[in-house]
Amino acid sequence: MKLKKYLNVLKRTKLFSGIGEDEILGMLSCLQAKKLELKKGDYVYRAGEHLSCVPLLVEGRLHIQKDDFWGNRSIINVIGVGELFGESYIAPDSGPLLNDVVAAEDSVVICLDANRVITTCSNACRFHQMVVQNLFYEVSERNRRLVQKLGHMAQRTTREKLISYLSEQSQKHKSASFEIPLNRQQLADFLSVDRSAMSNELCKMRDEGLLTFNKNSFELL
Amino acid sequence: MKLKKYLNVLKRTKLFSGIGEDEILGMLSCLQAKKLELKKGDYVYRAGEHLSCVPLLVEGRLHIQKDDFWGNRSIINVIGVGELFGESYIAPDSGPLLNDVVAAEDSVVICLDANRVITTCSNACRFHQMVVQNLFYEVSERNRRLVQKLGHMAQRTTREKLISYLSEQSQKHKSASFEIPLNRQQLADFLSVDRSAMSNELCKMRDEGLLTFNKNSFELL
DNA sequence: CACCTTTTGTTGTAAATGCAACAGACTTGT
DNA sequence: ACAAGTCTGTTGCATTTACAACAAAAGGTG
Repeated sequence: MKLKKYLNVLKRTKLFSGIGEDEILGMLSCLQAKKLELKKGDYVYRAGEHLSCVPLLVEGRLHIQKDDFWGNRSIINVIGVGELFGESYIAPDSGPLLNDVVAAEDSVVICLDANRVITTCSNACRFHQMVVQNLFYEVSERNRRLVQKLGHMAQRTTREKLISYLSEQSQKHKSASFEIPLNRQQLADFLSVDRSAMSNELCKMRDEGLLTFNKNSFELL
Repeated sequence: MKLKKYLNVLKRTKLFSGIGEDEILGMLSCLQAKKLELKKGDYVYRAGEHLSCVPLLVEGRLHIQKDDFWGNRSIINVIGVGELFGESYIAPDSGPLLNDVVAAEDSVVICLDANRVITTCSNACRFHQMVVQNLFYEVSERNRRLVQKLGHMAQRTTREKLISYLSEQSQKHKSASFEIPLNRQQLADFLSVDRSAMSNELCKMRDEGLLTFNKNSFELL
């Protein structure tokens, strides 16, 4: 396998937390890991497909997004290195994917066989059970993050949405200055507002001394 | 225990799916089940608390909601009979609750000890492992529903939000006519719009022949 | 029935938003 | 260095929304 080069990433993921390098390599073959390489802009999956594997991002960045009939785009979620995505579609009656998954940069994904992940196997994988628990924790965390995003979206004005989102980012980075993984258009799609109106509001907030920014770098004051 | 009267509900829950009545009763004591009775309007939990149990609703209806500094209310989610809530807070590093949980009607909740739920015990609970898997499936489903709600919230206009929500309800009930579990104010809080503006829009849509409604009953045309 | 409370619908106005169009800054590739 | 393309900020305008205040309808209680 050519997955060894990602071992450094894998051992830091939530999924394999508490599991040693050697065991991870063993589990990768037990879970029938397959590598998927993607160029920026490639679709990893499209809405309507059925997932039979659990994908894990080991390089790059992905967007979970949806385009409606009129071409309006919503970015539901941003997936970073080490994160799973599509874990919620392992359940047998979960139906097809509701959203597209697109590579926001050149990316590498490792796919694990869905059935083998949830079915604790009888052979040597001593740590399989731990993986199942980690998986549960990861779905739980995504759950909490989705609720947090709902918190942003529930804000009525563009300004409130921005403050809500930037506050969260600041907390996440434990610093008043931080970089966000989205450009203006993407941030607008993420918060479900008009880009120009948002740009306008950002500048107003800067002029009022609430924050400063430069490209993707922000600082709250 | 006085939990026998809820056995009919419990055996239909996702959590205990595939598990017989006798086993359920056994597990309830193994999981240190405790009953919690609530009057309409009571707070089950408040944002900031730490959960040490997994609550399961067996009677009534709950709202997961949040009031901001200015008194604006957002209803994040509606919990019906048989559903878990707060499952995402079992994980050890999950921090405090972000939202309030309030009884929308007189309700009864059964609390299961969080540690005992995820730690498959050594004694007689043969079905414990199955419960862990069911738990995972249930969090997954909630996850997918949250994404669906994000889909409603991402709509730009009140009308689009209404159509998005009502379409989902129609699909869920597999019928063009159905009842929703929210009154006007609650629906507005759920979709994060102004009640009067929403009321207005609903009437316009009715006048245009898109739908009819009477109190909580809707029919799409 | 009369009274009170809750829920729902209606209207007007100020404010915020979406949209379109454009200009300047910055990138990228040749 | 140039051209083409992308990203960001700016402006004006029509539409939509939030907010407040009120009217009408429905429900509950003595």
